[in-house]
Amino acid sequence: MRTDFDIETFLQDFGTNCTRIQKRSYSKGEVITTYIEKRNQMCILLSGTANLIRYDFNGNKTIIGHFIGSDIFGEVFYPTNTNNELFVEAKEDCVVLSFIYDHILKKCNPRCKFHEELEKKLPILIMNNTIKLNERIELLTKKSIRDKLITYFTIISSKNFNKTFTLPFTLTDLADYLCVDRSAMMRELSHLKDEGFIAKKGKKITLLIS
Amino acid sequence: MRTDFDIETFLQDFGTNCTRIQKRSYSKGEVITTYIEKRNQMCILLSGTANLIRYDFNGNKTIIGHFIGSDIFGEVFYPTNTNNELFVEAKEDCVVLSFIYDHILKKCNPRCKFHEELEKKLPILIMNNTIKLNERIELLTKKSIRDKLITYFTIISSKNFNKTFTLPFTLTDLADYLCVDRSAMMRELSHLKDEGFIAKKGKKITLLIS
DNA sequence: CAAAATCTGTTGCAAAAGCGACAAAATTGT
DNA sequence: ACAATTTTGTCGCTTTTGCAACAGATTTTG
Repeated sequence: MRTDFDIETFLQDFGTNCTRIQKRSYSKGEVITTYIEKRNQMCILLSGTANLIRYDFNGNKTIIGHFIGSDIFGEVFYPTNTNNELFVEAKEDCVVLSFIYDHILKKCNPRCKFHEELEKKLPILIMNNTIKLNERIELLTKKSIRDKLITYFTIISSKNFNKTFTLPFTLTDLADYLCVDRSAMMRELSHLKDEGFIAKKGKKITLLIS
Repeated sequence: MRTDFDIETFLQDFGTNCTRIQKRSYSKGEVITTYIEKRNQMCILLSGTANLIRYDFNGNKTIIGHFIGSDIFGEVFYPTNTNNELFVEAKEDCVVLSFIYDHILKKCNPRCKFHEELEKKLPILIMNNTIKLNERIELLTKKSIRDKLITYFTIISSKNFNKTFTLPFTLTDLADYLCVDRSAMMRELSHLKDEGFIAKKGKKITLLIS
């Protein structure tokens, strides 16, 4: 179960007086960080939403990850063996904490309360991240577009405790997130609707199965 | 960078005298654990190799993960929202530590050295796991069989610091790991060979590009 | 070491997914 | 509020992938 972590309170108390950590706001559309350029960096998303993006040599876009409040990201977690640059793009206005991973243990001063707290909370954040990554893998290991859609809807539905939910993506972005062609995905969505597996009105979806 | 962790030494010193932890051997082919049945479990693979497997309703097999020494796995990391059971199968004889995740903090006795050490080492293990999961995602987000193969070869090659390497899978399993049809993958392998991207002799592959 | 089982490599055909392209709808920015 | 931009939904065509089948090679097991 994903453990909640009141990052706001955490920050209120400690976030501002540590010298090794940076807190910054980004506007919608801005690039928050890149992975080849910024080595060893770790970030915590305090508010807003952001996507981890890869563009292949054809300009084809893939949404590798989708981040919401208290999610962590950064090159430390994703040491790319390939030479493809990755971008974290703000989809809404964001507030982000960032620091060099090594500095977690090397405190700015031996009694920095922020560091102490971070060290204590980090395992929880990383654990939540692990669960999220495994969910992503569960999705991506599905072979057909149909299976990916149903798996994705099932995961969201079970997170919301509700068969009806609103997609956090445009359908265009959803296709990039599921790593499939948009028009092929639209076709499959129609089929799922026709065959009575889902109801759909814009981004509002209802799962009608299991 | 994946941080190495001398699990053998660790165990020699502490592994045997903690009451809340189980150490067991499994023979090749045995099921080490399942995820729906064993909730809240965490395992550490001490030796051998194992795969995390899912069979879909058609009996179609997917290798979701491949574990080697000092890898961690278990339901805590993979709370399945879908109702598909997952199996961890020993591919070689294995030795596995397993325990209930909650018990990490609830020590068997307040001075259990194993618990102390585990608590200290766990972040490293989880961090390595995170990196591994992200590598898996990098692979699975590639759309074509060709891209998956090249990405997979690139990752292995860069891990081995060598353009030539031996696959840790049979080609049949590799297809299940890349989530593609075996014969389609074989076809693509032939093309890659014909077009001079790779050289291949059985499971020995040489990357001839970048 | 011999029989059984599994894996490899290949092929022809079928199904699924990708690739434009385009008009209508919705959203965004000024 | 309205023009510009982005998104949605759909369709015909092409390419890629999946599927089934089979023979030969390799590996496993009693």
